[in-house]
Amino acid sequence: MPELKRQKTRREALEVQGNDRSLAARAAWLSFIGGYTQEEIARKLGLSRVKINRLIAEATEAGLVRVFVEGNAAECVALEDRIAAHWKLDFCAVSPTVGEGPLPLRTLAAAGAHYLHNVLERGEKKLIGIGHGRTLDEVVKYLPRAKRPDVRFVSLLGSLTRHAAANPFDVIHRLAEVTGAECYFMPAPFFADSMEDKKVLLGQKGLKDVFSLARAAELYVVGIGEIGAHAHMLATGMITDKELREVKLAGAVGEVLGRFLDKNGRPVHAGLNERAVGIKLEEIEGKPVVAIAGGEDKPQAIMASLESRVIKGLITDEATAKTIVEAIDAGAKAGGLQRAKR
Amino acid sequence: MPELKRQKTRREALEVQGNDRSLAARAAWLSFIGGYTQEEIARKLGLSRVKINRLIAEATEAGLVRVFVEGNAAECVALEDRIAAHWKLDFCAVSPTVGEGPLPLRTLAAAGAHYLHNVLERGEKKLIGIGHGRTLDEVVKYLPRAKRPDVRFVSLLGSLTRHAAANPFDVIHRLAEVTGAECYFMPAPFFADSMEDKKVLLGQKGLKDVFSLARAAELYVVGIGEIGAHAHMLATGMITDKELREVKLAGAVGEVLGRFLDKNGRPVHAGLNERAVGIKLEEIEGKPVVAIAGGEDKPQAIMASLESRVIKGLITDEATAKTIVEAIDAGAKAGGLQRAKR
DNA sequence: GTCTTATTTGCACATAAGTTCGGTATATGA
DNA sequence: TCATATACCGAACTTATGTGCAAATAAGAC
Repeated sequence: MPELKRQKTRREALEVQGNDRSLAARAAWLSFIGGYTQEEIARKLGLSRVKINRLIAEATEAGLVRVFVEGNAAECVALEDRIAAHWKLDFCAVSPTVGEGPLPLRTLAAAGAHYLHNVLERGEKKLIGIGHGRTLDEVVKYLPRAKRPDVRFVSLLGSLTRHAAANPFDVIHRLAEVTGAECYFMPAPFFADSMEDKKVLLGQKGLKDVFSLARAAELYVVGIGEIGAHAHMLATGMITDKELREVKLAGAVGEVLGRFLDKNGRPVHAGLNERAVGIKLEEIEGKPVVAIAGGEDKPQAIMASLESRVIKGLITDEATAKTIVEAIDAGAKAGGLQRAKR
Repeated sequence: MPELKRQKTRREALEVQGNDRSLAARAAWLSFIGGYTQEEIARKLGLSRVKINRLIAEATEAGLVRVFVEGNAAECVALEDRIAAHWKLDFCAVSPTVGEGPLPLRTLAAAGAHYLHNVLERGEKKLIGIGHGRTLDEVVKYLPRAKRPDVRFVSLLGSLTRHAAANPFDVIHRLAEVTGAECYFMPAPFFADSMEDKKVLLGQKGLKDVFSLARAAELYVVGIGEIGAHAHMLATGMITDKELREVKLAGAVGEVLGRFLDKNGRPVHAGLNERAVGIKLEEIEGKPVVAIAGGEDKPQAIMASLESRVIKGLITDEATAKTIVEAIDAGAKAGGLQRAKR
């Protein structure tokens, strides 16, 4: 009886704005929430069934429809438990992987948006710090529109590339749009060109204010970066090849809030780390920090950031979680059996 | 073979409770977020398609699946649904409010014109009865010019003030102009001065003909009047201050087709009600009657007229609809509390 | 143990959704 | 003006989803 559909439709983009869009929303509402069949909707709106079908496809294509599934599969819960126990996390959420390739963005976005939506719904956190990254960007895209004028978001790091171009994965603007909340961003590059530059930047009144706001946040939501070939900071020109090699050489395996960490979760010694413009990990240690990350390239980086003990909650996908748990097991075995075998 | 079977069933029996729901969640996730067909999921999980279908149904039934539809239209549709369900209307159309003050004429006019245009386009209704009022007047102004020589419109009430001056919000003339349709109006005042006058008027051949035409209409489009300080009947001198006070005293909260109704939708006992020259509500009960009304002052009047059960369709604006739905909720709550008392 | 009752299962069919394709309306430009 | 490109539309078809029903299985009852 209650019918719902998934969004598999192949419909070309470039939909007309305005009236069409609202008709599409109307049709989608009647279909998904109202539970009417497309034929009923067609009759109701005086259009053909095919037209309704296309309108609904358009609406889902345009991202007007958000679906959340509560409750987790048993396997996922098992993974959650293992990970949460191993790093003493406050919580860990593993969402089923749906085989969408190396970067399970959709699953992560759905899971992350679900979490964030719940946080906002609950209304306990009034000031929330936000990191950067492709995944977070996707999370916000998936977040249902709901006005939250009483919540404030604050960016935790610089928002610009060093050439003052906007960082394409700066999340805060989209958040402002979606939630109607007040949003503070850092008018500074992600990495300063030099320590001197950084000092000058940090001396700015405006930036200082945002920093103190960032320190006061009640919840931090961050992404985790990896430093392999697909590192998005490299792809977006935020750092150079040379800089990446440098931190790698220093032992880095992952990045959180612009700080590169070694496999024990300690910031590596490298110029880049010093030049990052953003809140320091030490400053938020002990506060609720939730990371959203996943994908084939991420396990190492995720484990490193968990080792840092700064992160208190993790949202990831099943495949990544599985890899991580296997790594835990391998580690335990090696430690316990003293590599007796193999 | 029997061995295997038994083992399987035993395991199932042991794990049914937890497993079932999480399986359902997983199936639902794969369907809604992953976008797989039920058949693909079945293959993936090694179950029959029907089983998957039932798991997903179970998950949605259990409220594990939550769907959000964005867009202004979505909220409007939600309101439509509530109102239509509460009064068992054939339809309800809520048009987005764009903050144009206490009387959202533009939005109402656009919505109403859209509806009327559709009706005409469809060409099913050949004889349409029309009420009066500022809103209807505006609706007709918005109506696209399209010749409809095969449609006839008939006014449902007197067109003149009692001094034989033309009623400024008589809609029928403008309709004639716009559609090129044949239009019949009632050459009589809105309210007769006395019952004797009314009898004389009703005895006129011309008026009788229009009345029988009005009774034969296949669709009625009416406005809803309120009786507060802004009542347009007062403003246009159609009724006197004294008369208004009289019907108010009798419990009236709104007016439809010249009949003043109490909050239960019943005509109040007052001389004015008897002296109205126009079709009676009883005469059109059960036929398609559509009301177009909205604005800050109208919710009470609208609810009263819906209570009368005469109106089968409502076109209103978002703000008004919201107020009405809140009133429904408040009523339900009061009822619920009462029930809880037992 | 046997019989009864309740529940679950999957088949086959009924209904609904999604897609293709060819025709039609509309716009564009020579 | 006509020819061409383009978007749009809906009938007909394909695929997917939902359901009635009967057989199979489990759970009780005695």
